[in-house]
Amino acid sequence: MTDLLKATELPPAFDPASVEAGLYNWWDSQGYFAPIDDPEAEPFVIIMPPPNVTGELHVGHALFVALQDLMIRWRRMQGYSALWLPGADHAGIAGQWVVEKILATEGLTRHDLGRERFAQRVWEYMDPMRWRIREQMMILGASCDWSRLAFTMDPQPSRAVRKVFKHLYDKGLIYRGSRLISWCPRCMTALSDLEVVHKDVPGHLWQLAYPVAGDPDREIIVATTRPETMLGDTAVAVHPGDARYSDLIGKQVRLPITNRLIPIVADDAVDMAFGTGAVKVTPAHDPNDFEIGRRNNLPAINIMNPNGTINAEGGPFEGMTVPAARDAVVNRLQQDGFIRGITEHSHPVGHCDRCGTVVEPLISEQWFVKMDDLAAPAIAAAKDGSLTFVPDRFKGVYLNWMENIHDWCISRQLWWGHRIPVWYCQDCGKLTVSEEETVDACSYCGGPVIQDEDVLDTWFSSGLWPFSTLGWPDQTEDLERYYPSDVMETGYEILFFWVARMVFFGLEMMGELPFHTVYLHGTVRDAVGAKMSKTKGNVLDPTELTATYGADALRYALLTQSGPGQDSKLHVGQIEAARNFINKVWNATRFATRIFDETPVELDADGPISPDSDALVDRWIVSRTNAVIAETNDLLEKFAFLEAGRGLRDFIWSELCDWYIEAAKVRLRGTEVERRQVAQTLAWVLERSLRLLHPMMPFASEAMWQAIPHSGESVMVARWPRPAERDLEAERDWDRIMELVTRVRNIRSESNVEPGRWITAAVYAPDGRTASVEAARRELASLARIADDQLTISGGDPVAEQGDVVVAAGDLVAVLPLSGLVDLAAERERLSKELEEAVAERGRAEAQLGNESFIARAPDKVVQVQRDRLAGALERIALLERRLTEVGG
RNA sequence: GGGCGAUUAGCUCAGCUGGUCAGAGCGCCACGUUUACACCGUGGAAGUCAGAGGUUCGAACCCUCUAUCGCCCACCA
Repeated sequence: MTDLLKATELPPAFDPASVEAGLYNWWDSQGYFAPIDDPEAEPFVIIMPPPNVTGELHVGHALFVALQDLMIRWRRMQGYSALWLPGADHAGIAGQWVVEKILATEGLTRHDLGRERFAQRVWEYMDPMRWRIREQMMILGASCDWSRLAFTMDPQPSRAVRKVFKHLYDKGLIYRGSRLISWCPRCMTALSDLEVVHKDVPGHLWQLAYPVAGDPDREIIVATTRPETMLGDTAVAVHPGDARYSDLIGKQVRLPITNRLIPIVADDAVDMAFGTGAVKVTPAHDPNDFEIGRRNNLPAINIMNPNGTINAEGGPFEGMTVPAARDAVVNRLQQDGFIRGITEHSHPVGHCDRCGTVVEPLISEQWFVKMDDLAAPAIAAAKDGSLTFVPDRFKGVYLNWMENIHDWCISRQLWWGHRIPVWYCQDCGKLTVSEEETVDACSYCGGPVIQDEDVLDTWFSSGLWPFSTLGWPDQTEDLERYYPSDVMETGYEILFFWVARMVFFGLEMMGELPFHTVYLHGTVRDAVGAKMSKTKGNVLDPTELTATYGADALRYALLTQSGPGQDSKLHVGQIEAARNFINKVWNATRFATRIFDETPVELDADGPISPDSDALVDRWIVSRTNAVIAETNDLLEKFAFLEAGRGLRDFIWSELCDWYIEAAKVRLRGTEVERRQVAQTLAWVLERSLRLLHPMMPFASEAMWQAIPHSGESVMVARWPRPAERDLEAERDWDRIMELVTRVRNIRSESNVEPGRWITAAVYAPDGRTASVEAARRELASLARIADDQLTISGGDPVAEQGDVVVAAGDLVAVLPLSGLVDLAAERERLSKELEEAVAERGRAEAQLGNESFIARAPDKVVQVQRDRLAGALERIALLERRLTEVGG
């Protein structure tokens, strides 16, 4: 490893391919990814949201890797026993769907293969995908513990599924029953509410006339968006208080086409104001109607086959698809004269989340989880603050869902997933529920049994993930040590699907929240803000991006792109900018290595020892480094990763590179002692900076860290920096120098002084402060391109000739004899402009200070700021006015 | 029908509990090769903080309303 990156061997430009190659495997081989095996160390645990084993990773995955790996690496460096537990999900419907599509290309359906062989095919497809996912995560630098890689279909998590099922069944929280559920005719399975997405689609509202039985003069008009369901109508409902229909309640109507007699019932759910105030009731195919039917003891007639076509109950329409049946029914009603009106009407229609097919509500025998008892503690946890959300607003979203939760339909008519652990006795008919994988005999009578055909919703097993991955139901050491986890980091789009379910399962099964913090990231969109999708072809492939720019650049770009819960638009330009930043640090490191090659750096067990240089610029950068260490840590504690990343870039680029290194070049030309001071300071600052950077850009930071003086084997396991006291005096003094340099450069540029020309300057500081300027004399001269022997520093009032340019920076004034270089008229203009600004400034400060309420109510600190402003403005005005007269303005 | 988010420089976004003249990156303009870096340096231009009211000594930030875009939830047939 260390041979790979000798100090002098850093290539001139950061090349991700050569930097990242091998590094990951080296880390892995050193055992760094496993949590440290020290019972004294506090654990820090993140359970990785298991990617579906159905496809390649996309940038969304890269985002979660960046976020979770950042937290893990940071905590690991802090000395926590950091466990990041990776996994993969079998993806239920989605998984089955993918394989069915492949079969279709061979002209086969799963039925051609039969259940066993089909499941085998899915396994064959899924198994290699797990390793592909792992490989892609490795490319991204994910420092998770691969020895604990879990898969939802593995034996242990599968046993956990059965155990939980049995527990809930025994407790009466899982039940089987005929309920109105959402059915996907394409997938031919029941769905949970969450798997149904509602979209507004344009349609019609038909008004149908149902003749009142025994009264040829009367008919009742009902409104419907789904006329074909009239084949299954078993009543007409009106509001009990609706005077228009009160005399008809209890009578019957003759249903057109089928000629069945159905009752007119009264029900509060009917809205008198909508349509005609009378509603047809189809309990088997509408959630509302199902409830009305239940309240009024109405029969339910199922008119649909599992594939969505009309069944024998539909008489002449049998075998038609829903749209076809709708047209046919409307035609027939039209012919028979039962249509009383058609209006345009757009309404929400449920679609299968997975395949997009229109979902049919129908009555079916399914397994459900009773939610009320499970939701209550999950609600309490969020309310009492033991469960927190980042960003906080998702707490409300979570609570709103939990508080309005419906029972969860968990059975799926699929062949891929966890079989429902229920066996039906052929003899006594009783159910055996077991956590064993196979059951041979009825637990009541010993008779032969048949297992339930259905499988569980994939989210059922996902919901157990925080403990099923740790060995539960066995009381393993892992479970003891690492449950509960700390942070659940995932996308907000699966807050209900997954996060909410982990919460109530964790509370129910473990008696403890599975995590204390939920961090939700947003969706990574394309450059114009569209959601990435394969069909749109706007998907950015992380492997391609990492090949070009490196994993570090991709990660840094994603981290600094947007905050929690906020969607982001990813441009290649952002990744380029991140790469450029890495390149900048890279080159600063290269520069530094040259110095370290010549000048030794003192090390102790914690790397370069803290420099004790008395040079102003050294004191300044050390103080700034301490400030950044403190800030970065605070921001990470607050999950403000974006701000932390930007803060580090600003510090390294603007302060370390642009100022410190440039200033340090002066003293590198100086004495041996000075060179040592610079080397020690630079080594310390850079080494600490790379540690801070490491959680965000693991590969490049490691490569650079290896190339500079350090202690220990890897930056990955170096101690997270702790801030020391700041040197505010040095910070203030050097700030003034920087400002003066900038002002002089500005004059030079505006006056078209050749960039290479060394000029003369007299710098005036307030009496008593000349020493602090003197302390940075050579840096000041060099950075502002003032000839060292032509620079005078003194106290007292500035003295200037007519052709001189005078610039002020805070309480420092520089007089630059640029006669011949500066056009007097231009100089007058510049001075007038500055004077104007200074006068405006004075005006603002005076206005503030003249306001009695401000003086009375604003904090002293704020008032003092205004006083200082005013004083500064007055000084500048005096100086500028004097200069203006001197230059004849 | 409820709820949430966004609206700040040409573009992408910061701006923590209200307190100097609003910040960064990219882009733009001018100049530039000096012990690392042109994936760079130096200097610069660029914003009615969506709009309208209000609270306050003071508002990009707090309150009310409005507009545009987006998302989530919802059984009005």
